[in-house]
Amino acid sequence: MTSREKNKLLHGTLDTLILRTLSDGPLHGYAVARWIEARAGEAIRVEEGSLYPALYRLEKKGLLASEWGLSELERRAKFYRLTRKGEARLAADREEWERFSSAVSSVLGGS
Amino acid sequence: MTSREKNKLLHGTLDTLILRTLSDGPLHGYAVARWIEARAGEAIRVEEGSLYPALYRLEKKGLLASEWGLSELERRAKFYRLTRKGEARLAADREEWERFSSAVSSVLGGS
DNA sequence: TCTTGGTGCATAGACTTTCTAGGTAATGGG
DNA sequence: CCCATTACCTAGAAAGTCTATGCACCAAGA
Repeated sequence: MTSREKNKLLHGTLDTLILRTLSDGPLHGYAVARWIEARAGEAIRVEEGSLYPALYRLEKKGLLASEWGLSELERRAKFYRLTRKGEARLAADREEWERFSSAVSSVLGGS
Repeated sequence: MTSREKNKLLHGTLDTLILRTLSDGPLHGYAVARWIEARAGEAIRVEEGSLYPALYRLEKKGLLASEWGLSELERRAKFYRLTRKGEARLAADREEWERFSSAVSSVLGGS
């Protein structure tokens, strides 16, 4: 009964959230998830099974570039940064989100 | 290259939009799609291949009930109405959308 | 010491939803 | 007579998320 997919609204949005997170500078994957959750405040859980495939996907598309390094705690971690293409995509995604979310809100509003 | 899925953001939202549309009173499926598109203004396309499966799904979950009748143009059409359960779901979905969309906006905002 | 929990990465498989691309049928206008 | 519109339906592909699991390391505490 309970849907297998907890956060179905996240569909298609996760990529954009990741791009935006990295627009402040490089971070490793795990930190990206923590950063998003901190700012989303309970409303969004970034599952690792969604996160890593998403990072891989974005890199494959040329929107991110990665490099191995060490985390703040001196552990092996893969750092991602936004490419030019990633920046452009983020800008486009932001506009699309704006258009879409206000469309949904205006449909839901009233009644 | 172009994603097969034009409106990936719609994921999980379509059901809610349908429920909301029917909260003003019964409509047949085709009209539901037109109503949503009219209010969304270009930002959302409701494809028939998404619409009808969604209606079927919602009815199977007991959120909608259907009945055959005649459209404004005197054609055979299936009219859907919200059940009690559907109303409750709509209320819950609205809150969830509110929480989610403001979370996303606050993550995207800044920088 | 042993165990627990946090950090950090990764992947397989299930599940859900959307889209494309067809199809049916009736009507009204050009 | 043809074609666009209305109105429904479905199969199959594509994409994304989740659960569950695994690995490895380290620190803290029982």
